Amino acid sequence: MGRKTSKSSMAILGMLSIEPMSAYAIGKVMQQSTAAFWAESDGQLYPALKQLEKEGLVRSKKIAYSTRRKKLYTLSTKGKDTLKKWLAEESQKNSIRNEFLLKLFFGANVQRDIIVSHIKKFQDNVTQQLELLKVQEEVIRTKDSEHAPYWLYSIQYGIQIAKAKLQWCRQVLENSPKEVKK
Amino acid sequence: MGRKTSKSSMAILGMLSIEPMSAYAIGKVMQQSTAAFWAESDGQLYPALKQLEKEGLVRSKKIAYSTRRKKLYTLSTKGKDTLKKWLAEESQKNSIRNEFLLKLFFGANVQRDIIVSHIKKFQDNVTQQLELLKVQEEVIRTKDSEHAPYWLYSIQYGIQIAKAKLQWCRQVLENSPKEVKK
DNA sequence: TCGCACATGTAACGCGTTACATGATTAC
DNA sequence: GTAATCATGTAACGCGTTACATGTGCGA
Repeated sequence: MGRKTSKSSMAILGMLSIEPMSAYAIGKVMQQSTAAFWAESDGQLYPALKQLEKEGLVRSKKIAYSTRRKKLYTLSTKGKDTLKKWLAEESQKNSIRNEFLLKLFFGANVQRDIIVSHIKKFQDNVTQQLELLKVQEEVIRTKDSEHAPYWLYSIQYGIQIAKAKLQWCRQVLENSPKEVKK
Repeated sequence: MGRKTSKSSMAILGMLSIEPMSAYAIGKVMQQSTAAFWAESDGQLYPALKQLEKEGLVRSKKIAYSTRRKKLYTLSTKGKDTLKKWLAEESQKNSIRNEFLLKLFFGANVQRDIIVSHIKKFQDNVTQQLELLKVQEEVIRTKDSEHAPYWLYSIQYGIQIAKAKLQWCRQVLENSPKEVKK
């Protein structure tokens, strides 16, 4: 027990609520859609699906598409109910560990340039992320799924946050002298 | 090995770079300052400090302050060097798992009210967080430490992000019909 | 005197990542 | 032919949380 309500399992059930998929496909879809806030590794995905099938939350069908073996998983009624129940529960807050902020917090121990370059690097990363999110947003806008509005919300969340990060970068870099030489 | 460069250890060394502290105090200070982006549990803190002492990165002194036993840890030169080296390294991105966003993403599976109430709850939490951060910001402003500017940056980061979250909440709740009864 | 904050530690457990292992198919 | 992608799975390891265990000192 415990497994039944584990978040990894719920994420998998959620993916299958979109459409039947193979384990591999679930991983791929996650990478392309929820990567910014959720991801599962192979070592998690395959055993979890097996377990979920044992518990009757998903069903699998072996499919030989062009001789390549493939297991297509489908959400069972019980699985859908479990997912719904979990979705209705309040989210417990996630313990976040942000290495970048930790380094920033202890910045007084090193030369300012070092921290400034970290921030610039961070700025670059976020800028890239934001571009990606904007593309994803446009893609979702073309989709006519019941899921689409919720997907949009989560993307817009990411965009909003990314913009705030960039604003913060600008503020901090502004009030920081550029390249002080001694 | 591996432990020497573990992030938990670096967080502890960082705390000791502020001033010598007991394990218990490190935990307390983290709760009051870095809680938003970093925390360590007891089961991590005490063994890690022991290990760090074995490696010569910290030194301890037993102090009997009013008969109550207490171990005061101090950063060694080697420890400070290790910290500095780590601070100069680029941060690897943290794998974030955000349960709230995951539920939002799969929101189409349940009634809209459920998701709306999740968002409202989230909004309340962030509002509280923001208030706390503002208080912390004022406290830091009164401090005259070399650390203060960096502490301010990290707080301001939190504030910026919190505001963005609230903005997003408002946007999403606005375009959502209030309490549709069928 | 009772409960809370101070104070230190250990053990078990669960979760998640990484690396390993295998093999087919497709595009170049 | 060879590299990339599709596809599934296992095993070992490390990290982190939770619960357990113990005890002091202070304020109401």
